[in-house]
Amino acid sequence: MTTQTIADRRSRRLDQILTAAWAIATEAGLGAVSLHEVARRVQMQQPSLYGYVSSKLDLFDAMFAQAYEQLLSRLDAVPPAGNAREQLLQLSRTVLDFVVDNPPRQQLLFQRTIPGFEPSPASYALARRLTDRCAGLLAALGADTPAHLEVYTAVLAGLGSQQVANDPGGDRWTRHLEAMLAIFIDHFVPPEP
Amino acid sequence: MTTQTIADRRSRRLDQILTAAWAIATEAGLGAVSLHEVARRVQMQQPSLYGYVSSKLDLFDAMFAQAYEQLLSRLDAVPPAGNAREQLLQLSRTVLDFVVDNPPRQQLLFQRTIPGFEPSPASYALARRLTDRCAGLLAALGADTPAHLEVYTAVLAGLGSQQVANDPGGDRWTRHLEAMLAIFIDHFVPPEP
DNA sequence: GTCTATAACGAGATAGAC
DNA sequence: GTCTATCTCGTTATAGAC
Repeated sequence: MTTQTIADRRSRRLDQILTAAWAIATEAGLGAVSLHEVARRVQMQQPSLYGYVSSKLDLFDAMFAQAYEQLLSRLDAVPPAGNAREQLLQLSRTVLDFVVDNPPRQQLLFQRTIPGFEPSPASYALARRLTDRCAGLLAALGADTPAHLEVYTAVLAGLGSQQVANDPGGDRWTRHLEAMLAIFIDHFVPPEP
Repeated sequence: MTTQTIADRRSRRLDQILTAAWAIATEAGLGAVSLHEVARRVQMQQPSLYGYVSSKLDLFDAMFAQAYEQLLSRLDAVPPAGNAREQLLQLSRTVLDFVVDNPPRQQLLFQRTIPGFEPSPASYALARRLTDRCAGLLAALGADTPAHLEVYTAVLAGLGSQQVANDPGGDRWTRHLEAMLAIFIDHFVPPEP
């Protein structure tokens, strides 16, 4: 069947489009992404993009989904090592590095800053997979309430947000991850017997 | 002299312009603010705005400065009560409420998300006044290193960011402010003699 | 200080040929 | 699936009259 290779071509094209979109976001900000500029970079005419995305917000949704897929596969790349506490630390570091390394990711995945954008159910399911993973590790530590998850995500979001906004490229905030998680665990998590 | 009233008229006009800009941001997001829409709302022609702001980024700078002035005056409205710890708590609550009450404020004041925008020196000085105030209270608690300030701001930014992104209008994150500050102080601040 | 007029450009989206 | 052509609308910004 040629269907396979046709689907492959299609998906490679879509990949090019998403790569171009992320490049624009990296260079000029997420708000600077436009279909015209994306088309220019992938050497297509702008209307041709509508064969791959149905609107600009749909493009953002595809970017959202792709980023979560990348992040999740990055989490799966390293086999879980150590106890729940060490796994939570490693997961947190991976997520934090992921968004700080590329501020538009922080903006698209964790902040609601694009007028009109809301992830589709399919994309939101990917976001849930990350949340569930965090919740699972927290539960293994005995931190199994919504409040625990909220505080934990606030710590991660706070470090990422401040790092990106006030010291891009540096580590003035990310360096505090371990200390803050340790404090969080010590205070909120019941000691193991 | 009529100079006084002329300056007053001017400043009232500018106030109308900023009010309209904030209204747009509140309704449709900071990225949706345009000079045309502002002009429509204040019943002026769009080119006339250039008598008050010199560019769109200059408008954002004026919004930035105005918001910081409002926040600082809100902090001054209530006389400092209690010890440094209680004052820090009150200040934090005021700041957090201020940005959560109006998400574009969070975006403009504490996140770097508008392509090309950077506060002018004068506006940045206002931001510094807030930082200095926090640093002063932290120092009074014995938390006088940059690291202390970084962790403190991460806590505040994290709660605000998550609240605005995931539960606008609610309190799923802001309700944890007191608990998180207490933990922060207990862990980072040397106990008083 | 405010207006009209307009430049110069860009955006998102659709129609229809090939 | 990709193109050309085009619609429609928007934007920031400037020139110059009043």
